Order: sequence, then C-alpha cells, then structure tokens
Amino acid sequence: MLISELASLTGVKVSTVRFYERRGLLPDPRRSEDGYRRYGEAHARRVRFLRRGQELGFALGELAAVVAFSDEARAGTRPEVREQGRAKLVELDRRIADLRRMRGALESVLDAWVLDPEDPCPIEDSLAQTRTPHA
Amino acid sequence: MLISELASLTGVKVSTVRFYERRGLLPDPRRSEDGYRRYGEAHARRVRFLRRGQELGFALGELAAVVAFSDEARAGTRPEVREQGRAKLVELDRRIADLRRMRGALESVLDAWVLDPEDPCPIEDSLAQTRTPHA
DNA sequence: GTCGACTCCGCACCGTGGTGCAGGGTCAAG
DNA sequence: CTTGACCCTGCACCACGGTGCGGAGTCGAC
Repeated sequence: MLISELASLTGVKVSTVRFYERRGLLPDPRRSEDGYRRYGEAHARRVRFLRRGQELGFALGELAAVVAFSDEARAGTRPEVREQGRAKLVELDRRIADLRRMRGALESVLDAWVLDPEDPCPIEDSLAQTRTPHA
Repeated sequence: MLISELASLTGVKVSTVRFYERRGLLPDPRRSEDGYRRYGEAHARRVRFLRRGQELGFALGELAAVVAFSDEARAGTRPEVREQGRAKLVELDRRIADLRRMRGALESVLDAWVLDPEDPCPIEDSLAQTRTPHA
C-alpha cells in the first residue's frame, strides 16, 4: 500500500509516517519504480504499536528499544536483552500498580464526595510516596 | 521551606519548581519579607503528584485539570466536574488494561522465547487493535 | 565587609515529537 | 495535454516541558 493508505489505516498523518522512518522506528519500506514507498501489514502493526505505546506514556526512544528487543527475540536471545526485558516488566508492574491506586483514589472521591478541606487530596496522595528522587 | 529545599525534597530542579508555578500547576507560595518563596508540605505533595503523573504518561495540562478537579471536589461538586472525573476513570481503566496486555505479552516472550520469525511480534500485537483512529 | 551560597526576575535556549511548505515528479481521468 | 490527487526531498517551524544564564539582591559565617 501507499503511504497515505498506511497513514489513514493507522490514524496518523503522512508526515508522521515519514518522520518515524527518519527516526528508524519504522523499517524502510521497499520502493516501487517511481520511488513511492510501498508498505505491508507489518508496517501498519508497527505504527499502531508506536501510537498506542506513546499514549501509554512510553517515549519513542523506549519504544525503539522495545522494537529492537522484539527483533532480537526473533533473531537471537542474548542475555542482556533478556535483562532489559525483565526490567521493562518490573517497570510495567509499577506503572500498573500506580494507575490502579490513582484509579481507586479518583473513584472514592467520586463516590464519597465529601472531603475535609483540611485533608490532603486523596488523588494527589495516591501517587505521593517518595520514591527514588532519581538524581 | 525555601525553594531549593522543596526541589531536593521532591527530586526536581529549582528552575522546574518556578516553571510549574508559572504554568499555574503549583499554587503561588507565600513570600517572606525578602521576597523568597516559602513552601509547605502541600506544595511538596503537589510536585510529587505532578512528577509521578507525568511518569505515568499524563501531560501537564491533564494534571492541571485533575488538580483543578480535586480542588473543585473540596469546594463545590458541580456535575460537569463529576462527568470529567468519570471520563478520567474510563481512560484509566483503558490504560491499565492495555498495560496489562502489554505486560502479559512481554512476559510470554520472555518465557517462551521461541518465536516463529514469520509470526507478528506478540508485543507489538498486544496493542495493535484498531481503535478510534482519532481524526 | 566580603565570601559563598542562596534568592529573585526575565529571557533565551534545548530536546522531543511532530507538522507544513516549497519545489519538484507521477499518474489516471477527462 | 491539462487538472487533480497523489508522491518525493529538504528545510523551517511549532508546542511542550523544561534548563541555563545574566544581573541583581539577601543572608549567615568569618
């Protein structure tokens, strides 16, 4: 398929597809005689993955790493790659736990609806543990 | 406390604290005679919330809305505010579900570790449903 | 009273993730 | 053979979320 088809199929703009290609996030497609980019289903999957991953709060750089990792997975199986995968798993767990806590707090605010103005807001509180202040 | 104390307590830079203030994300602190900003625990809670929220993939603008919502909650209880809260809840559920799916996919890749190079990568696939292509 | 560490303000700059435009080519329909 | 809808490249620009710098004032210790 042509670039505009890929774009509309995945809900991104043509310029964004080319941007992903420049950044190496999307493998260079083959070109037809006229120089037009020709895409397949795998490209569409990749673009959807990138979009959704971003919505979930991953940076393009991270997604590039995941993508590289999954390529590695098919190719090789080097142990540091496994390590990275495990680390990502831990991070995902943390993220999920935080979102669940936040969700719970929001729901209880929505339900109970009576707050003492002197108390700290439970939504803010739900994420407020001091964690590694990371530098 | 002074700005640098707040900053180191919450793991952000002094310039970032001032930036949040400019953006209206952090309430203007009272000032001492010399014009220095004086912060309390509530400010620290707010900053931690903003940081963690960002890590979870919320934009500052969204967090500003949540913050405003939680302020509303204490103050008033207008029904459109409730609506927003409900909408946020749905979004959180969606996010959590996606992260769980992604986690599961990553784990199974890590466990099974044998992939047919012809199959689509399960990690990519875990997020690949065509959803509202949003404009 | 001057040193170092802090504060203030304003403004300019940076990386990330796109978006748009100029200037050009391709292609099918009328 | 022109018109419209596509495609190409390169470059400039945008919003977001900060970050740093200059120039100036403040504060505690020596």
